[in-house]
Amino acid sequence: MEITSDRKTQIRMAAQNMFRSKGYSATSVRDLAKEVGIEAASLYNHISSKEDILREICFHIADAFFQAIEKSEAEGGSATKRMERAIENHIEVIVSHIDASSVFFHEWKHLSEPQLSEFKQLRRKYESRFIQILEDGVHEGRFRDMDLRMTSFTIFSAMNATYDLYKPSGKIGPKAISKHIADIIIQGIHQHKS
Amino acid sequence: MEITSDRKTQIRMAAQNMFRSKGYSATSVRDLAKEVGIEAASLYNHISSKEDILREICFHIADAFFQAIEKSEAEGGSATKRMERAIENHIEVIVSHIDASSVFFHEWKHLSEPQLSEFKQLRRKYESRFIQILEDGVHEGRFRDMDLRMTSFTIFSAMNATYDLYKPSGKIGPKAISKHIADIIIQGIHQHKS
DNA sequence: CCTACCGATCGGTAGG
DNA sequence: CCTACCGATCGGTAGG
Repeated sequence: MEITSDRKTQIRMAAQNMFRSKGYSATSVRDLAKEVGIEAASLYNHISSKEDILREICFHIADAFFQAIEKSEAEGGSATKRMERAIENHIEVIVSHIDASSVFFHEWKHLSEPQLSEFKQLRRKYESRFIQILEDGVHEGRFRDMDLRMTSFTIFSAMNATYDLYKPSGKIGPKAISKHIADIIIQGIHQHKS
Repeated sequence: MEITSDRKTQIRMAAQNMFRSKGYSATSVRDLAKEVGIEAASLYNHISSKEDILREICFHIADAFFQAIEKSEAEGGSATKRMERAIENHIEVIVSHIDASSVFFHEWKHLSEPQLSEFKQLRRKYESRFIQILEDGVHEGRFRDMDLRMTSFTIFSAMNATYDLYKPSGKIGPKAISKHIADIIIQGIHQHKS
């Protein structure tokens, strides 16, 4: 019945939670060790450095986002349909890794090179997938012809705040959140029939 | 005292910039002093603590947001018109205090009590002003009848990412940003004529 | 996984 | 605004 007694996993879970609530810099390895129930020095049998944990968290979530967009596009369909799925799957990733995604969004800047550049590059690549769908939508005459970089930015902003809106114990489920946000965004970017 | 208040401003500007780029916890008072060009101990002739600076930054921006919403509502008009102005003025605050507003959004959690609670309360009050406009819009039959807390959340998310999109040296001006975001949001929440 | 410990740095104070 | 300095804590290592 143990969710996981694997120490490494346990450390990562604690780190995700503390990095989110206190921030990476304000979380000491001693805080972390205490939460796990061992001495600080013992952490180093499982990790090589504090930043190592941050790196794992950030790149693991990056992976999940890429899998999500692959899945969104795999089924094909109109740009509208693909954008709806992209939003839904993106939010699904956030909701199912609620602490880790918050760390992904706010603590990545504490990565050092070369991981920092690699991280930024992955993010740009991911954003370009959304911009591509927007372009398709404009060409199909479904979406308004706007500054697509700004539009994708607006979409990401709305989606990424989910980690702040969703409470695992709350009444609002992940599907309700993604549907609500997708609703506003899709209607917001759609071409009017006139 | 001229020198003192000059220095104080200089310290605050440096703090806004460094708290934004490195985060509050990762910025030491020695980093700050170096940037200002004095010794760390000398900072304490102008500030009473590191957190003191953070407190000033956060509450100063809170003030600016309240002035913005007052101004938005003062002219009256339809809910649509007032929401457009609220979005525009909110983004205007972010753009004209670009570093400080980023600190406001991400570093407030390092405030200690009772300032922490006071800060959260101010934020809730500010959000309720937006929700009120949304309610008016629904009653006027202009806005769709949705979960307004979630809708206001989506609006804030889209607006607050401006600090990441706007570069003082870039080609995109503040007006272009606020117009773009307001555009998508207003169309996104509007009631369809059917 | 522990005890014992490292040098570096932290926010801040005393006294001039 | 400085020099000199405080105790506390930092990330991490040695050795068992």
